[in-house]
Amino acid sequence: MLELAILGLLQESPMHGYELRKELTAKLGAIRAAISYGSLYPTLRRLQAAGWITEAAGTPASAEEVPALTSRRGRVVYKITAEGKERFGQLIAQAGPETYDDTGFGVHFAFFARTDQATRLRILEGRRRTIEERREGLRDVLGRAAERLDAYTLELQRHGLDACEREVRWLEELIANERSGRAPTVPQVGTAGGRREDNSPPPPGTSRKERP
Amino acid sequence: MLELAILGLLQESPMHGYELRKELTAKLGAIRAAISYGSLYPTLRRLQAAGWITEAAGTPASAEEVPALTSRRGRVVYKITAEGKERFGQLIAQAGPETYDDTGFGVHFAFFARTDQATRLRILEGRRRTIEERREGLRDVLGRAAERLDAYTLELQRHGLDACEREVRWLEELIANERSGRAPTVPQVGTAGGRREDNSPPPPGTSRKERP
DNA sequence: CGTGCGATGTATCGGTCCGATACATCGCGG
DNA sequence: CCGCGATGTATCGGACCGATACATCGCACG
Repeated sequence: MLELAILGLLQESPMHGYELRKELTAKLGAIRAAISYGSLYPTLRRLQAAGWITEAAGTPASAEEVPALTSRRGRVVYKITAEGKERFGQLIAQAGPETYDDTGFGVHFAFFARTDQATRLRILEGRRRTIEERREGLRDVLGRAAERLDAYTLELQRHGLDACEREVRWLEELIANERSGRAPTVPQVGTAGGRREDNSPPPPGTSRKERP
Repeated sequence: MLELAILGLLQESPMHGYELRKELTAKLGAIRAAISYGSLYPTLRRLQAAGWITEAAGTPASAEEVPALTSRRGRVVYKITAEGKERFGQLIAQAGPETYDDTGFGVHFAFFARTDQATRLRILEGRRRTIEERREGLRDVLGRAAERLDAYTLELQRHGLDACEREVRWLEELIANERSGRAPTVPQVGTAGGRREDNSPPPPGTSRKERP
């Protein structure tokens, strides 16, 4: 999951670890608290070893005006490679069971702007299925095993059930929107560098006309 | 977290692994999908090594009428020890940061019937604090960094924000209830075996009169 | 009558991710 | 001038998961 997220973010612009973590937190804040460095750095190493990313010599954004203050060590900037982009394309296109759990779904959804519509639909429907099953499980417990459980546990289940129902409704809306060929509200890609080369079709609706 | 959950469940009645997993799933279904055996069995081993639980020779519930069908191997039944109960008491009473994240809070909440009121209050307020911070983070992103993000990511944040607001309201209610000295609705412990010996005070409200 | 299949049941292995910790630099205010 | 908070990289042990393997039991279907 982290792999996918990193590849996705580096596709927008090269970054170093710290920056990456902040962007990750901003993008996935609704899903998970904050990515730990204990997973981030090893993953970066792994991705580099696999050849999906490389160290970029230059500073991350535009900072050539601060060339060499003392020694310039530390601050390892990573950029995605062509193989990395291909890898991202594979990961983002596949929809398995791990795509439907809370974290997996969240990460995939966060990169829906880079996912083609058919896959988006498959993922949304798979997620809905998953949540519906969870919902049924909770209803079962609340119905059949209610007297075995104390009031607090029951309250927890009720709250969970409520969240499930709400999410199913949310997904229904998204699916309907998706089928009608529109992104949720006002879509925009906003890929920083420009440079759109291989996969990842632009999102539907008002897509390619940035600043009309 | 698993440790706490296992100790809590075994306090109600002795069980073997498979059973434990089912009960765990029923009790924590609103929180996490299903506990993996890959964590359950090693944890059981760890708890046994620590002396918190022991293997019980007898069959789990009431099954003496099926004494020896062939050889009777497999089916390791665990029961909690006195030290285990003490350990559970410690774990359930402490409220740290890990008590406020999604999983930690869920597990603690599921055993609120065995938690004293002061601790319940502390945990609920800590959780509220945590969710409020997450909410503020999401609001920040939706306010300040909105134009940097695509419509899908934004939609994800909105949904997350909504969930936060809803949970804060839920917590407010629970806290108010708690302060007024009542359990959520109709409390009951329902400890199977009876046998209430050391810690874990009975829940407030209609507590000790089971079946009036 | 047997046989195969789904539920019950125990167990391990590799891998992902987290939390704590350590350490070094930079800019700023006191 | 010194400390402190932000920036920044990195490792280690541990918790938990997913896949996998394997063995038994009861029963439904041929």
